[in-house]
Amino acid sequence: MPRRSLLTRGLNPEQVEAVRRTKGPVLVLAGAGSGKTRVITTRIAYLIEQGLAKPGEILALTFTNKAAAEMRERVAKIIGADLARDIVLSTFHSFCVRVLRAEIEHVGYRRNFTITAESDTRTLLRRTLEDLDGAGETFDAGTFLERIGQLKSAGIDPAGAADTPALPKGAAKSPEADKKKAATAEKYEKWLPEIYERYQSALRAANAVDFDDLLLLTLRLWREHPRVLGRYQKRFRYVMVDEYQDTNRVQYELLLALTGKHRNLCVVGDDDQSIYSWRGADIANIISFERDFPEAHVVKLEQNYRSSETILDAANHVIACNTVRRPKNLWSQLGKGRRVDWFITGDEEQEAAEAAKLLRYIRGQTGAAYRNFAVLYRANQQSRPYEIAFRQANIPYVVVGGQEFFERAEVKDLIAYLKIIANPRDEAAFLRIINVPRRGIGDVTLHRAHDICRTQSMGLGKALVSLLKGGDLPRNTQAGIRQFLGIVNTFRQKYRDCEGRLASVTVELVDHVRYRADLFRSSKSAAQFEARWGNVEALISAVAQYEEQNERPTLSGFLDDSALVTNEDRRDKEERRSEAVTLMTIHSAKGLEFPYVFIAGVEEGLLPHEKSTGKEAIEEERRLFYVALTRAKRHAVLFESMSRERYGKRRMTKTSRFVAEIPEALIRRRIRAARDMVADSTGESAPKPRKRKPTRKRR
DNA sequence: AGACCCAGGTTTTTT
DNA sequence: ACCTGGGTCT
Repeated sequence: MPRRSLLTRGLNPEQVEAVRRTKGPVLVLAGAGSGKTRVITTRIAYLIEQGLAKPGEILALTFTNKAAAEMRERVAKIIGADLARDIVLSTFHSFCVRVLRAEIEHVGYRRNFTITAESDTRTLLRRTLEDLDGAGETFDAGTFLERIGQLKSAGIDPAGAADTPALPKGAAKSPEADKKKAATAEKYEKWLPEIYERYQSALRAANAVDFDDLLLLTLRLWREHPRVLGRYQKRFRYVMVDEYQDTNRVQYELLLALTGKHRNLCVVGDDDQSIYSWRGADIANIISFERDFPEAHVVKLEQNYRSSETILDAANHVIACNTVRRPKNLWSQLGKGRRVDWFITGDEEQEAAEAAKLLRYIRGQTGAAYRNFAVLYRANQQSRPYEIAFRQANIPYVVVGGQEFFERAEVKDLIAYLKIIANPRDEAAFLRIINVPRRGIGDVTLHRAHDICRTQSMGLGKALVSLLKGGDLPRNTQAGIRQFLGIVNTFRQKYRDCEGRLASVTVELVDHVRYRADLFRSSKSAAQFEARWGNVEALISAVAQYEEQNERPTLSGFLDDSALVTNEDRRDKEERRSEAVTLMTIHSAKGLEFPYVFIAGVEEGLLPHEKSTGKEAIEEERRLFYVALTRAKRHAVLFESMSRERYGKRRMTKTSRFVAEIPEALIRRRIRAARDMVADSTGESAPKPRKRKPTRKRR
């Protein structure tokens, strides 16, 4: 009999049910804006309050650092920061890093393993492929990487890759292209298991793991070492998962293993918001939860606390067109509100200009702040015209996305230094900086070293030493190698002895390799140099920050953080609260809300995207549109251009099929194009621009 | 090592 | 249109 709890005050009956149903598997189907985060945080607090679990016995998994941080903050508000600190609340990946840092030796890696960034993974694979070029083949690394990623998120190893068919790709345009593609695809499929295998051994030899490995190795660890698994099972008596619709096969298996004993697994998600299948998310995990957990309780949260009835109604009608989903009916009590507006303009410049105009108008009418607006789009390239128009109209904006801090060349260089210091075997890191700054160690030397690695199976470092011994290297190359090895050894020692004072050693390292001078030399302008050096300084302060925030800072710890953290996480609160319109992809808008949402480019080819063909893919695109609509609290506005420039060519467009799925009574069509452009498309509810040359030429 | 040119390809990207 | 990677030339 649970003690009386005040925690559930203000929750609706379904939310209360979700909070109090603590035993056994629970699936909370949480529609958009239904107070999902509130339920999870309250549930955590409830478990602790009722004495069902100590904070350290609760594991709550999210997909983003941001979500994890937000959740911890909200739990802390309820139960206090001290208790909240001990809850294991993190992303799947960080959780696995934690496990692996302690246990990875069981599965044949060393404790000081490094995490290979996605971009480095490419380089690594390319090098792997080079060895195969002897077979007279040239391959594109990206293609393999994508397939290997898919296999890995499905939990398939190289051996299993041979009998796994490729996912069907979109149809090619012509029969010849079709045939050619098929031939290429066949070739790739033939080589896939071999290449996957080699890629995996290269990582292994480098004592490095990629993102997928974090999950995969944890699963393997648990499967092969039941006693280790037993410890985790015993410790985590309650497991909760946010955004469950985004879990992939491996994550699902991890959950299954971890909760195998007590089965206290509570997953929260919304199949209608599953938009990451291309990253391996398996919608089957949520669709058929009860098949895997027959004793599961299902709680549906259908009251929406975010959007007006009109917006919700429109969104409901759209999503109802999907066939693969769990039926639900979201409702709202927030009043009818405004109709969805649908603006049709001539081209993308007009579209953005119109958006700017409307934004100003709404601001004038309502006094809404800039941060109450978001422009959402399918593809990043769509931000351009909006940026230009907003700049012209003096509207402050921030573009979410773009190049990640840790992907900048100078940052990667220094990270590579740190990696090679932390993990001497990290070959990718090695190759990246062995000749940065220039030390006269060129391709020839590296290839020779690489050959030694392969024939005598030793690490690059050792291979270089043996090359030195051979004595037939150019003198400056010899000096370069000695110098490089010296730096690495010296700093390995320094980092070991620094007692957590990582930042100051890092400053010393940057000084020692004369990185600043090298940046200056290779920069094309003073401004570029300043920007790059600024990044270096930012990295150093990131080290300093890490050092401050951790009780036992280690180099590996910092590297883990930097591998798992995104730009968005680094952005501080100040910045996030900033008074500006947000421009971002629909994908990155998931979980957010804005009073005014502008959806750009509701056109065939863009939303749904032309690359998404087939029923399943179209349904995912529809979910994307649904996610976009349900971000809006008060007013959703669609923008469509009658012509759009793509890949350098201006083409006429067609209205997105999804627009017609919104009942006419809920939407208002507004033409904002030159009259001669729309002469043949007025009157009907769905305008179909004929094949005509746009009147307005691009400038 | 760096400059230069051509070919290919363009989605989304929690970690 | 634009960027990237790869190859070749200087």
